[in-house]
Amino acid sequence: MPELPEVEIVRQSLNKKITQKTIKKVIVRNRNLRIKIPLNFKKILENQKILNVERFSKYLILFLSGKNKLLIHLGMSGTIHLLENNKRNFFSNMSFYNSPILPYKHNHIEIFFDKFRLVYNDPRRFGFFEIIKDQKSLEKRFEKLGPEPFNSSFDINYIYENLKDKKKNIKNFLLDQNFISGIGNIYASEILYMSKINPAKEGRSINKTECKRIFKNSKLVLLNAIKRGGSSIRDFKDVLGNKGSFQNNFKVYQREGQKCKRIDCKGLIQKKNISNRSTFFCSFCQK
DNA sequence: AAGAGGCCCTGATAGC
DNA sequence: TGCTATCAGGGCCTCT
Repeated sequence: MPELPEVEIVRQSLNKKITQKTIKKVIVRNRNLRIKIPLNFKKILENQKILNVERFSKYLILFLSGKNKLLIHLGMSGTIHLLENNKRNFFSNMSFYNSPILPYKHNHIEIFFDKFRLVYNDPRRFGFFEIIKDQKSLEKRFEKLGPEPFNSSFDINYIYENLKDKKKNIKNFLLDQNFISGIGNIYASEILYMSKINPAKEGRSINKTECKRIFKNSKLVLLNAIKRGGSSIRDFKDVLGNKGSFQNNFKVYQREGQKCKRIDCKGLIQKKNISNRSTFFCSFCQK
């Protein structure tokens, strides 16, 4: 589900609801997420106040009143849902994998506040919760990640210098979190369409003009997606149940066989596997 | 050392 | 109806 825009939407709605709230109780139903939940997890979190909810790339960062920070990654199928404490966990409006018949399925972690609780649901368990000890460890945790498209160190020169002698295709570059962080499989296709670059094109054959388009469009596409509440291609919603609408603005993603949206282009959108991930593009206007 | 591929896991859907 | 195969928004590890 979540790339940078979706995580940002979750961050915004979560931040509004839980800032300055104190954690009263934590329930861990399944410790076996991508990273195993440590035994002292509850103890660390209980009685902590949430100071702020931030985000880097696809990671949520909950700043706690002690020095600890809680890092949350949603993986492929993780969702966060806020539920009033007097309500049962009936199928959540956030969890597209959740069956209405099995209300508690995959609700691995619950964090209780006074009047409501945060429910973490994740069928595939590729997501994780991680306790980070202090600010220094947080910086260390992210040190290998590349800049976000909005970061000032992500400029045309940075792109060009990284691509110039590489055989790796540009689609894989955009998915490489150590080069640029926050872009996932949907937005990689969308950014390359906007930039008129074929996703299979090798890094070394991308010129400065094309770097400039990547620079511009990676910001533009992500910002537009955030503006529209993210992409709800299955059933993504924010923590209060509001759907995003950027899926209605997809130019290529999941549009195989349909007409290219560029005026005067007669191309049809193609689907191609690149490193086992489906990739959508127009072979007419993406060169 | 760069880059491709496998793997972690469950569920929805398509095809027979 | 029921089986199997394929695919899904991520990221880490291993192998060449």
